[in-house]
Amino acid sequence: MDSDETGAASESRLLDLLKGRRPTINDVARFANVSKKTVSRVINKSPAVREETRSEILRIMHEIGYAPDPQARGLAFRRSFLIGMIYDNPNPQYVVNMQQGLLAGMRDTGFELVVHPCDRTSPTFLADVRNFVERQKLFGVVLTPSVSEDDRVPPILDQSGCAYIRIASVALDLPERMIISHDHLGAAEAGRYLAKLGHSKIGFISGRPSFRSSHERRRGLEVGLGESGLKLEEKYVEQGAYTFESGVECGTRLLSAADRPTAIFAANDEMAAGVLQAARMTGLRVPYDVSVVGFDNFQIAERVWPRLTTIHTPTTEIGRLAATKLIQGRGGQVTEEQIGAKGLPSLIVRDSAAPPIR
Amino acid sequence: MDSDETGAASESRLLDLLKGRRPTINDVARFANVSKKTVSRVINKSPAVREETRSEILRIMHEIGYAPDPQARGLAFRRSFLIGMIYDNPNPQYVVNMQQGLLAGMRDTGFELVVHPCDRTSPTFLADVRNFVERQKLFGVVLTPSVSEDDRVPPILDQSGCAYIRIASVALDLPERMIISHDHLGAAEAGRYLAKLGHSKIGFISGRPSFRSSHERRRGLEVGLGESGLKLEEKYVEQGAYTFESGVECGTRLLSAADRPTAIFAANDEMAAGVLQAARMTGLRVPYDVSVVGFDNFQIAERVWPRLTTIHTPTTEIGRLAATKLIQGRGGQVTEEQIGAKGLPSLIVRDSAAPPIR
DNA sequence: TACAGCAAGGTAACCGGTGTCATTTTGCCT
DNA sequence: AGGCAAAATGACACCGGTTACCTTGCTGTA
Repeated sequence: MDSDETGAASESRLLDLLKGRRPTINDVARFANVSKKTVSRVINKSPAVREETRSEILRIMHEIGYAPDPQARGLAFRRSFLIGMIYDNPNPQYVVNMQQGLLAGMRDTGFELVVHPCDRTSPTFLADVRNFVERQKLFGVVLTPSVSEDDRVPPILDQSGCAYIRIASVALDLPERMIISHDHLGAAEAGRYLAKLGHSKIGFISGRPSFRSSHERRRGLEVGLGESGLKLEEKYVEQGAYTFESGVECGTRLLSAADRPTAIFAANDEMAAGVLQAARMTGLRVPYDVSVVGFDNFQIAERVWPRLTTIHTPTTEIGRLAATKLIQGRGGQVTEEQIGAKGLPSLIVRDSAAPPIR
Repeated sequence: MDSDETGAASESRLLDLLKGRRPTINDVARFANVSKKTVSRVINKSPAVREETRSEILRIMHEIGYAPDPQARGLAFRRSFLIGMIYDNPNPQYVVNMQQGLLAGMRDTGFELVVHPCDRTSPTFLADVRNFVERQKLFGVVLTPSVSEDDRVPPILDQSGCAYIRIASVALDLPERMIISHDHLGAAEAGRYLAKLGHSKIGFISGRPSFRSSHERRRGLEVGLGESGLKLEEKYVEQGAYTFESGVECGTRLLSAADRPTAIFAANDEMAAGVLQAARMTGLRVPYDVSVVGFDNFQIAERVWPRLTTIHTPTTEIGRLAATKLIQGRGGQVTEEQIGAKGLPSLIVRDSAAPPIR
């Protein structure tokens, strides 16, 4: 923001008085001939400051390149200006996309992002989370699946006075504390698309059951197929784990069965890539012998062969919204309407799905 | 560490006195009948405390679940307990692996990781970095390629009293401020391997020239080939950009030339995956018609077909070392010897390279 | 004219630690 | 027992902000 001190010599008399020290609120107060409290009022945008005084103080702040110290401020506020991202999703692409979104939403707000991966199955999980938020007096945290789906976490955060946003595929909490990714809508699109292509024997590989999205994506598929009078048959359903390896295994089972499906919807791209692998090992050509559709539209979808037809999930956009919502608090304006279509999953057609061979 | 307050009722009389407040150094001092300064000495492991006093204070700290407030401590220290990761590497896998390594090295040290992606080509880049480290009074930062290779950054950090570790493929700074990934050694392995397989017409796709590793990986390849009396011919060299797309383009050019190479070494896995794509489009089978070797051994290497033979880079391990080194400061013991083989690149043989057809 | 009421700003204590330097204890020697 | 240096501890100011509460000066009103 204010980084004009890049100029060669200090052209400011005030700046000289500092003798190289970083300016504090006291310096500003001294130069402006007001008390530090008044400067504090300006920093905190209190209306109880005359416009004239305010602008003079702002001018001085700018001239000497003052910025309040978040530590001191936090100490007095009993709250830091840090936002934590707590996650247990092992997918690097998800993590990075989400971080990127959060950072975008935090830009120029003075907040910083502290990352905190964790293991939800660890016996110390809850204590870990508590320690993290309490010790750092975090302003807020963003919870992503599957941590976000753990109902033991919010009470701990409330107790610590730490705000939070849960990102999940369905509503699990008050609207102001949720960002919903509506995964089932995306999965329904996939089902609709496969039905439209003419498939009726459709396989499904689910994700880890501990992730709510696993069930949502299945439910969505069923809805999409249902619209064409199709049903998801249990014999075509395999339990995966959102990993490439599980995709290979489940794909192999589905494709080597006597009555194999003509299309497979995998609950994420990783597993869809695994199905591609399985098809190759089974001697089946995608999409001629079998169609494959993934979910997420992560980079891998474009890097495999054939390129995956998949459902795009706006992870980064969701992250941006989460950060905004968290920082604005309940005074904030982020509504479902504002999110709009940008926050919804959508079908991306590439090369891995085609009509079935008759 | 100390999270025994999970017990139902507070079994501690001291704890009751707190009435639910988080304990401060004053509480500890009061309960222990010492001054807060003595408690502070215990926190900071000062030797000037009688063993008896120390253990009594520690006991009380433990009983009431005391942990010093990093903000207050930081304010007094004029330094936060935050470590920044400054990076401009667009590869999610690299970012996540590095973060994971850094976090592993920071576990139980009381430090937290603040992530800070940036754009080195932005005109505000240096000001951004300065603001970040000064405002947060960062304890230290870890610089990864290619930010780590920018010599304008360290002076800014020094000026701000911020420690740093540069992670790069070659030495660019004092040993205590560097972790070297020795990329050329990995590339040499690749060259050696291809030579051993019998290839002599070897193509190379380089990375972004702004990344030092691009040149190191080329140099290494030349060394590896040189050991068998082979030379890297200029007509087989293509300038890539470390992206999948550039891999496709460069791969296509190399493979559609009249006198095409029988093997291609791409400077990272992304580009190698692109070459696989290019081979398919050119009608060439890998590894029968052309061998491909990548670099990094990121997840994608196992997800493409055929699975990539590549050079493993110990990104996470390097991150762990960087964090350790940063926190221990010059008093630390992290030496080249300790890093040992774990910190060195190594060849991973999979399915994308084979002897050339005669 | 007196005074309530409000706007604008100031004072002092405090947030939870650490630095500096003085003071008390301790152990040891004579 | 007395003396003394070294070890252990404490008092107090300070880090850079904020909160709670008070003062000042002005306006409007009875």
